[in-house]
Amino acid sequence: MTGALGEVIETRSERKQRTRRAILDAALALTDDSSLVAISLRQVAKEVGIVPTAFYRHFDSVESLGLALVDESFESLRGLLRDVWLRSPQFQDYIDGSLPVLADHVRAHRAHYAFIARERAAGPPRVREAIRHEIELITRELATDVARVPGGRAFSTEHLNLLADLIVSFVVTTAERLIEEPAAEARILAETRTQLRMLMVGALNWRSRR
Amino acid sequence: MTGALGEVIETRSERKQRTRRAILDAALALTDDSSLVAISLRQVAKEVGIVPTAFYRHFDSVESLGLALVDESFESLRGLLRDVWLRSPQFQDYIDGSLPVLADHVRAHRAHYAFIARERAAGPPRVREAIRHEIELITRELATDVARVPGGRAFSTEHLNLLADLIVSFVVTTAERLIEEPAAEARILAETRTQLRMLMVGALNWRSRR
DNA sequence: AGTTTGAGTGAACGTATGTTCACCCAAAGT
DNA sequence: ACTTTGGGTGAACATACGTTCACTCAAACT
Repeated sequence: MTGALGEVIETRSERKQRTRRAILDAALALTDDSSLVAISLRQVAKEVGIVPTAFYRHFDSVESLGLALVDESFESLRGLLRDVWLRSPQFQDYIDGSLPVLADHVRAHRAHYAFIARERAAGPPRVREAIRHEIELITRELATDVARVPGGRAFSTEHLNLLADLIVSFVVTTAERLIEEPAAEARILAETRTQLRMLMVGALNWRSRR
Repeated sequence: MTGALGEVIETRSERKQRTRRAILDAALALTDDSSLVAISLRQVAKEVGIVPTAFYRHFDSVESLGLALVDESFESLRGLLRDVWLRSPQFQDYIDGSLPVLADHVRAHRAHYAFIARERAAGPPRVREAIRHEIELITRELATDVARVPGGRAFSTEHLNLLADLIVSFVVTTAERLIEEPAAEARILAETRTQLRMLMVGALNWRSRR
């Protein structure tokens, strides 16, 4: 909508939403080569172009800003899971189909993945815990997905969870690598594909061992 | 050595060494629930009990302090590798023998492992790079170790490196978990043992697939 | 005995931090 | 038309920051 002189008219909540978005983006930009625990409220405010006090209208601390970023980052990540599962009807193609999807997601949501990688290990305690919890949920989702796959029923529930955890933690590692060395994407993907196959060969031969 | 009144006599370099040690320990203590990028030179100095300026007699920045901590942390880690290999003459027992050794090391050098886990993801850029490099070296060592194991020759050099990388990154993940949840050590070790076996079953069945 | 060296001191600097408060003023509600 | 609401302002605070500089004084060297 525009006013009589052509200027953009915003409702109150639209403007608030826009500033909030700007704060989140500024925080993502500032943590890109640092960490939440190392940036200041004032840096964020300066980056956004607001006065420090205005920050409090949106978040009551840098930590709660961090929790909001965890939320939206894992929204991205759930999108990844959805896309992966959608593209891999066959277990055989699961790996080959999934890795490019992972790479696309990491490229498209670079800031979010980098944020999670950093804060997972070094963020404020409550942020770390939130991330740990979200990853746990995703691992559970993956376990039920794998159970539906042909041959997946050979696993006990316990072992299903362990397999899912193995995959998730390795994928987390891969995402971290893609972020650290974006230029080496092709090599990283090729190596990871081989490694996941090693892992899968283990999984598929698991039943005979029990 | 003691003086006439019983007080401890220290040479100049002994005293310097002691203060340096105190600085390193103070930094480890302060980063335990934070990160190098979030602590200040003054905090470290206060923790040690020296005036901020005295810090510069030992390190010229918090970053170079970090590099020194990377060095001594990986000295601990190499000790782990040595102990693991020493205790596992049989490939079969490799996992069962190694995990308790890992747990012992993580417990004994908790601060070092926690430091690496944090700074690997969120430390100052040069510290991150130093850690990445050290992990790469250790992966190479592991690859040559695995090659000497019966059956290890079935792998191409390339695949050996990938397998070693797979193991190392998973062990890094495990160490991080042991640090985050020391109370759950028994459970974590049991789960990891099963997971490493899954991984190993894959590795041992790998040749037949090529 | 006399001199040099070097870890630790203490004051001072300009700057940045989180948080408080009273204030402004346009959109939203009446 | 008038009042309320609420995002954003700007000054002020006490505290913390990295770094400088001239200094002390005991160990080490000559």
